[in-house]
Amino acid sequence: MGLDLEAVTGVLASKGLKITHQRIVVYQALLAAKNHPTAEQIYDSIKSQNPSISLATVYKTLETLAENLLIHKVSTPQGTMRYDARIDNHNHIYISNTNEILDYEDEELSKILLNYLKKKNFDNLSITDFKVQIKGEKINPDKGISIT
Amino acid sequence: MGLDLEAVTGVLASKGLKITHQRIVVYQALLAAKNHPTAEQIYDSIKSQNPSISLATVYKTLETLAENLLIHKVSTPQGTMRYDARIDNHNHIYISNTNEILDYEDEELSKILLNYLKKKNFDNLSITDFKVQIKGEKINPDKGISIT
DNA sequence: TATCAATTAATAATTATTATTATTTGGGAT
DNA sequence: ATCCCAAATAATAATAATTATTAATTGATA
Repeated sequence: MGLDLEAVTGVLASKGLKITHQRIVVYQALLAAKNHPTAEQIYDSIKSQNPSISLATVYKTLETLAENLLIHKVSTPQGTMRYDARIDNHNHIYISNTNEILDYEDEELSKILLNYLKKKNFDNLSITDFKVQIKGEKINPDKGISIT
Repeated sequence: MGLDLEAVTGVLASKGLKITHQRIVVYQALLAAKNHPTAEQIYDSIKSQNPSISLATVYKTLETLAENLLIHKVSTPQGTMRYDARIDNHNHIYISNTNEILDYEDEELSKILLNYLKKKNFDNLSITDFKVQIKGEKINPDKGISIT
């Protein structure tokens, strides 16, 4: 994770977006974040270095990036929106007792689902995205989750 | 869908909840609803017959019902909360161009996922729920979706 | 039927997000 | 390099969704 300035400007340019300091900073902050942050968390993370960037601009910038498919919006069981710089197809694990959202990616799972959905024929529906939402809680909130 | 008064009072009692007119009305309204309504939509649907029930009470009642696992809260890509009286395990299809949320249930899919998750061993995670979120749009917004 | 904790109505407050508007700016044209 | 202007931003107000407060009411137990 984390793209350098050149890479970020290149990505913005590839979408025809103007290269602005605000967009670079917000995008880099999200790329660097590990935790599917809220708009406010991104705002907090950048404001010491960029005190003139307003929260509304952070929202607007995230919206612009999402519209251009550079990032994803992630809705949560709490209803507040969080953001994700990962745009490859992956799933999320919602941890209720720590409020974390973890990425979960497994090629096997993706294949299984894709196969399943291909087999089914949804009439009058064009599927744009699908993912598995796993909800759970950490047994020990201070430790990570591993798959064995 | 739709439980009679006796059934609803029985369900509330089984959870140790006081039987109140408000709870009966809100619960029945949700049971009768087809569209994963918002709190406000439920409020609107009951207020002509029950003008004294306030929106805050609708929210509180829904929260109580959800805490007692009689209903589910459904978060949406828009961030607003919607409610679902179906509590059996099922999946949702989010239709972006009509803002509908459709239930999608398929035994085969449930089996596939359950098998998959059982095979995987998530360390330090207790899974409480999992579902597939399908996003898409209707080709013809005025027609339904069928599976062939 | 009296009691009292739980519930509700009415409303205020809060939180998350979006809109408004005046000002500024990136980047193409000159 | 400078001019120009649509697009972007800062500052702030407004809105939408939800939650909190508090006084009054009520369900259900004794």
